[in-house]
Amino acid sequence: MSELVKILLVDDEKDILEFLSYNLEKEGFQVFTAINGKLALDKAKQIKPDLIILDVMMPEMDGITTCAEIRKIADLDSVLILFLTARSEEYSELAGFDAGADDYVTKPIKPKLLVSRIKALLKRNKKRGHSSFIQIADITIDKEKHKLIYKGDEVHLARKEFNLLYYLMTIPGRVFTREEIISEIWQDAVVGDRTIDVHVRKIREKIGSQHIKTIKGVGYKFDI
Amino acid sequence: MSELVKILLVDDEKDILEFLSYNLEKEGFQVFTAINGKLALDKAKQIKPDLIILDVMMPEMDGITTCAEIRKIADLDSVLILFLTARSEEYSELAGFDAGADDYVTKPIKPKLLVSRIKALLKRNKKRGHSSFIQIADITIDKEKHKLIYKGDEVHLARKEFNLLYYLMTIPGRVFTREEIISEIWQDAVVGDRTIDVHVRKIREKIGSQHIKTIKGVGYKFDI
DNA sequence: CCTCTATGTTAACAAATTGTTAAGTCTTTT
DNA sequence: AAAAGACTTAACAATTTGTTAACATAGAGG
Repeated sequence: MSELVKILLVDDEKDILEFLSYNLEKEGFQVFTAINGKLALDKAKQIKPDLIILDVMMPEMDGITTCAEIRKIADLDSVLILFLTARSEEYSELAGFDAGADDYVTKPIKPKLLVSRIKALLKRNKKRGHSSFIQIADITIDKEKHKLIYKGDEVHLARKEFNLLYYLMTIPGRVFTREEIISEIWQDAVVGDRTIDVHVRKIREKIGSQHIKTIKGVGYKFDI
Repeated sequence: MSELVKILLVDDEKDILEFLSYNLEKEGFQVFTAINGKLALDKAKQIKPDLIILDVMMPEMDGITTCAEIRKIADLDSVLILFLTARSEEYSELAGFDAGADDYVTKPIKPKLLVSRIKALLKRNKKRGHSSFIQIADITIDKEKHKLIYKGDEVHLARKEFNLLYYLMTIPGRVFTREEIISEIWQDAVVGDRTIDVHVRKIREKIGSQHIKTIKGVGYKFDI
């Protein structure tokens, strides 16, 4: 995922747009704005934001309708949507979730709270949506299918071997320490010092030793 | 980041609190405890811990609810949360992540494993925004990848050599005294007088001696 | 130009880390 | 239940890295 998170703010009150823009930009988000639902749809198609913040009460096209329209656009079906509602409009919570909202925040808006909710949303989303398919050089690895293809042929790796290779391949070039590897692969066990080495050896047996490099005293890395 | 890492332990069983406190304090963490979710919220607001360890199963307010409440507190939105779950409660992994957990460890708890997971979490968190990549003149050094490129070619440096060069390159032109270098690279080990020189020599062997300059009676510096 | 001291160099040795193998245990499949 | 496969470990080998001692050299200040 690109580091820069794009947020589209939709509200009919310019003061609020300005106030929220300021607070979100301060947090490092890239902020776009729209003054009504129709413009929001157009902008959303163009910029493909990661998150859309919608005021429920707007003239012309209200937030819930806008949200429903957004969900119809194939390109945007995974965008996160967060509603802003006045405390009194309790109904909108339900209607909003029905229309496909991911979260809502009541007015008056506390910037710190909004930011923390946004971060929680993005974080949750990242966990679900991450692709499980990596293709580097002569190796293709697919976590969902538990399938490894090396130089065009399918190669079988045992589970631990597979997870270890996959983990290293998530960030090619980056050195993972033994500690990191153990905490990732052996979530609920304490294993001896040589265990990682043995698994690495078995992986190397199957895909050659050109990719998995040992950095003595530091850890292992997957190199192209 | 402040050197002292604060951890808030939340569990309804005093034995576990004691057992974990002991093990975590031994590792140099500053440990606070709470016996239920409500007290945990209060303490968390006061001490602003770096990490909260929550038992999922607790009377009154369970771990997941507590976690969700914590995430609503703007002040605490960046706190790390780690769950303790019984092995059987598999569902809690998902529910926990949804509520905003960063990691979870299953009971029975193995202190060594817990500590390594905690360290991994803290490390991961620390990394954000901390670029480990320096590029000066004909040298590129990348700490995360443990990779040094000199005049376009990758050159291997052993760990101490690498750390030493990286340290000098963090502030090019600045002279680092032998004392500073030793306290950075050797933490609290005691090494002889010529050790630094030998490492410097080995680095110079690999990247030439134009960059690392000796300031007699003062120390070494990396110059462009 | 001499002396003194800090630094450079080398090679030997010590220590740390990783690689390899085979055997034993645990899991899953048939 | 047997067989096959997966996982871990211990023991030892191999390799790399780190440190030191001993001596060489350079350069500042007299």
